[in-house]
Amino acid sequence: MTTRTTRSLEHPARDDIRLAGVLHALSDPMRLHIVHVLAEEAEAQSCAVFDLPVSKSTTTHHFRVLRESGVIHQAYRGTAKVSCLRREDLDALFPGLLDGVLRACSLESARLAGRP
Amino acid sequence: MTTRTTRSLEHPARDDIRLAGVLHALSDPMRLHIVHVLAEEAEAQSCAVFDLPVSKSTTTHHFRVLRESGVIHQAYRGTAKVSCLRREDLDALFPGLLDGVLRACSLESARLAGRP
DNA sequence: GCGTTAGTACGACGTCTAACGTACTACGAA
DNA sequence: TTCGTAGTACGTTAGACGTCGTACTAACGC
Repeated sequence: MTTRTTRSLEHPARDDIRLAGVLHALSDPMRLHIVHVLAEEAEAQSCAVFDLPVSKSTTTHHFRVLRESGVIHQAYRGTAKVSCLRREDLDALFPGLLDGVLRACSLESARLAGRP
Repeated sequence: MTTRTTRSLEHPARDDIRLAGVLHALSDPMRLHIVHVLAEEAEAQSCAVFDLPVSKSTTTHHFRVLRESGVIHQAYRGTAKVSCLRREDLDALFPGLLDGVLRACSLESARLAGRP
């Protein structure tokens, strides 16, 4: 009965990733946070570990935007769906961009925490 | 009769510039193009030199988004309004970010031109 | 003053977006 | 097989966005 352990998940090919799309995906604070956390973890993370202050359906939405823009890769693992950054693709297309954004993200967090 | 040569132009202070706002400003192809051109020019440029494929009012809109997010600085010079990147502020807040985006922008242009 | 040039303000329009709730499916465990 | 967990699909809502046109203002040069 078609036990598709791998339900299909659409990912853009490397050449279809667009800078404007990536920047748009990163321009939302919630998604920036997700990317920031993903960058610090070696393992692919389940969506559930983020505990975002929004509903489940909104969480799904944000992960989809990240995936469809080419920022993250997602795969089903059992009942969970795990996500990880597409570092290799992003670094090949836009060297230094992801690191620049992640560093900026860390610096801003520190700056805003220092001046509340 | 109040010949304010300097009509007031709102710019965010350095500390009010937000990463998400900057990324959002850069996530539009038209604005990315503007920033790309500004980065290659030493002099501040008038809005008119860009010759964007949109109406004057839309052009005004895009420059305003860039200014209000802290990406560019604008000033009146005679009848023109000249714009330049806020490199110093952006590099202080998010070192490497602007360069990363600009380089990514150049690389993508070259890549897309090669495969039409 | 008059016209030209450069940009603004405002209102309108259709589209996109972020958020929600509810109802559903897929997998693993009891 | 039944239940719980994790996430999807769908429909909706309110607001933001990109675009336009028209009417306006400010500075310059004649």
